[in-house]
Amino acid sequence: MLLKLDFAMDTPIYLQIRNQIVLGIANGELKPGEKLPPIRTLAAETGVNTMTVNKAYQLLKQEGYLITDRRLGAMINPARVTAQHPPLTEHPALKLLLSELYVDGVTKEELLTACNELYDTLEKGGTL
Amino acid sequence: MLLKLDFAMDTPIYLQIRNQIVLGIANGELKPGEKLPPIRTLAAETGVNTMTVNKAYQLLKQEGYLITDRRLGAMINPARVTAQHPPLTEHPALKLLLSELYVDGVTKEELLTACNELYDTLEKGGTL
Amino acid sequence: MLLKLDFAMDTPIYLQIRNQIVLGIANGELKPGEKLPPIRTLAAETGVNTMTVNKAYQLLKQEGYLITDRRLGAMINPARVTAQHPPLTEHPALKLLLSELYVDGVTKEELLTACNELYDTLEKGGTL
Amino acid sequence: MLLKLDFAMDTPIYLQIRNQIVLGIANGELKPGEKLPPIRTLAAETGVNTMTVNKAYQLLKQEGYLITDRRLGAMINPARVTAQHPPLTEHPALKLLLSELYVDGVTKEELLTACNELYDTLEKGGTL
DNA sequence: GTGGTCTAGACCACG
DNA sequence: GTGGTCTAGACCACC
Repeated sequence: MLLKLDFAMDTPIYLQIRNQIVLGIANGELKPGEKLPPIRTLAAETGVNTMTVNKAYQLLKQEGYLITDRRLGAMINPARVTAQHPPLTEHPALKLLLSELYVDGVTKEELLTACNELYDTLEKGGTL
Repeated sequence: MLLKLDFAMDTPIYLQIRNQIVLGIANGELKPGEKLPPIRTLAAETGVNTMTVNKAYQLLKQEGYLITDRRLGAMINPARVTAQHPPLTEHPALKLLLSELYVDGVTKEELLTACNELYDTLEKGGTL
Repeated sequence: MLLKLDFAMDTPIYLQIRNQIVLGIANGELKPGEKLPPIRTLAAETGVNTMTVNKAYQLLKQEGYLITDRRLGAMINPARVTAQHPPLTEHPALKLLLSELYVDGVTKEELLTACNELYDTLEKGGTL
Repeated sequence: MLLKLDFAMDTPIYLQIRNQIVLGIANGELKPGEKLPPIRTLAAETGVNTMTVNKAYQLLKQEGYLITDRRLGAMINPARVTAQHPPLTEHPALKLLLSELYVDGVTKEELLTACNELYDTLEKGGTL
């Protein structure tokens, strides 16, 4: 699992780390129960401060993606409680994203095809 | 077009304004060529600094959603050049969002159904 | 609202800050909607780092005691959703505390009297 | 006496052990004079480092809950000197806990009822 | 002026 | 060796 950070992007570094780990979990690169590198190691590898990595880990922990076993360090939560999601048609981020795509002229077919394809890739364990 | 802002949310106010206007355009509440309220008016109505509204308008203009005329003020761009979008399967926000939903246990069927429904609503001019 | 911190205590400083603010809310010294000092100010007054105060505020925000209005800074949450509390008889901290008191020979009468008195003080707006 | 430890909790393991033993004493599961398992045994059973169990035992000994005999190992203190407690209305943990409950909307009646019930359970030797 | 983010260190609690 | 806490700065986004 190699992280690629863009220090020029407006997305904060800790969020970039968080996002890439979520992506890693989704595409199977990071398996439930798998150990994550210690914050110091990850910080050294990526050239960011330990506090920044720490913040990303805290966020992931709070979201339930990650647990920190006091003996072993950080690992992917092997028993994640799949959050009770309200109906997807009320998901704010989904609504906004679809609105943007719609105004941009993306057709329903294009969208559904893309979603289908992305989901298939995830289920096969492929990398997005 | 009524804006609902949450000053306690982590999303910056200017982005909340921008997002709601984009939503309004998508669901037809704001039609191409329609005039938007002057910055000062909108600022007074929402209890926000004029600089903040200005920032939202600037962003919308830069994204092509809006055009401004010195004499008439701001209006929805009647001739928006639908941005050349790269293949949707490479859309970063879509990839991240789908990954989150996937890890949360949302099935492909649920997702496709929701997208279908949301798109239909948009095409009928309904409000998301 | 004056904070008294003990740097020698084993309770982390950020938690001491958090605890005293919760106490202040309970005894009415801090009223819903009241503005809290900016982190810099509080940091300077108490002689701790801004990051430490920030951490306390973040925790309070996460617990719903506090909101940060993007325009005005931090304030006591005026519309706190009183957390759905499970039956008090299953409250881990209460169970542990009562067990300690019980083993220490505190009688039921002593306990109930003390609770009664403390609650009355809170309801009258007195300081614990 | 079975210990249930959660390595992902923020409470340190040695404290979890200490707390559960205190709970066991209070509800009568561990009787005065009863022998506790040797450190190594308990460590092996729970998958914890012996140092950790040792730390818990040391803490319990220091608090007077436990006594250790070189030949017999650790046992529940049969003659615990019930610590001189200052007036309960000055107990810091009680004050904080009650404040949290008060702000959470717990009524005096709910609290007193719960305390009553918990104490009765303890006196009957029931498990909390 | 506000909170949010980040750095380059350091020390401590825990295991 | 792990994460948790803290410091003394600094810069930035937002308002």
